[in-house]
Amino acid sequence: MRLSTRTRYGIRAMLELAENVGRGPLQLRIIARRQDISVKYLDQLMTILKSAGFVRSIRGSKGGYVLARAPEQIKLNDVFNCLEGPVVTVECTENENYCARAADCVARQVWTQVQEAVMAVLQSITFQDLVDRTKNNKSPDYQI
Amino acid sequence: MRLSTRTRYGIRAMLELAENVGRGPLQLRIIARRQDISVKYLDQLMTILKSAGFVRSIRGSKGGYVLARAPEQIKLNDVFNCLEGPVVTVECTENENYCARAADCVARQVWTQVQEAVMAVLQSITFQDLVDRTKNNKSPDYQI
DNA sequence: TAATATACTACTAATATCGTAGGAATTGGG
DNA sequence: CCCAATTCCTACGATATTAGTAGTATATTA
Ligand code: FES
Ligand code: FES
Repeated sequence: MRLSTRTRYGIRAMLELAENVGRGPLQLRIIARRQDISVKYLDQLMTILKSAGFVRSIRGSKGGYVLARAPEQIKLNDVFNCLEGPVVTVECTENENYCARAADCVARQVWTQVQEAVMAVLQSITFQDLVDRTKNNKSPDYQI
Repeated sequence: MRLSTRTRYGIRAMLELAENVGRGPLQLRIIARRQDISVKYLDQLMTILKSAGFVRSIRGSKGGYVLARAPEQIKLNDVFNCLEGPVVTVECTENENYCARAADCVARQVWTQVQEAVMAVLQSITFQDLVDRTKNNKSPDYQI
């Protein structure tokens, strides 16, 4: 149950874009440098995020990436699902027919519980929330 | 974030032992047949569970495995940890020094939240709970 | 001693992860 | 028009992990 770098990098890249909203396109090169990720690898991740409709790209000079939707409309769960795949994949939670006695199986119930707990957290957080959290972290003056 | 068969099989094997408490040792062969797992593979899993102190083994004829502790004293979280490794491993949640700006990083905060959610579920369930659930599933007469 | 179990070690096929590499296509600016 | 910057696309490879298989040694009971 370890997260892939794909997911971790992808979400951090999305966060960079969320923080850059309103300032035009952000280049791979910049994101990669700020987040310490290989440009070429990030390149591939952005392709995934693009085809999933989370980001838009502007080609050519002065191009880059922007979020396709407002940061408050993108839940972490969506992006997670896109990069990491369905949360906690145990075949039988998705497909009743996978195991013979799925209806009674308590193990399956447990994995469903875990799955729902993870999804609840990720669904409750948007990228705007993360941007706000970052601001709070960076300006402790505003805290009591 | 997909569970390994190691974890899934291991927990199901532990559940078999929990259901067998008080009836002497249970053989690999039996567990493997009931849970549809390769005997030899299960063999290795039991070695892990044994060295972690969750089960005891009785060698030789009429031997087998028993739980090392009472089912109500073994939390799912313990066994999970032993088989799957630390819940949601993102290095920086464990090791502050892994990422440079770990203190401020909101991504890290998210993974910590997810981690805690999973652990909360797994820590709230013991093998005795699972045994009870199984009974309820198998005798719906007792339900209102 | 024979049958039944666990214990231990080694090997393997398949798959996924985490990149690296190179070049094609597109765009903006001089 | 040309150049630099940038995304787009495809292929490759090294490494690690997973999910077993296989064979043999050791212990126990009857
Ligand atoms: S239903 Fe799939 S493990 Fe029980
Ligand atoms: S601290 Fe590790 S990803 Fe931010």
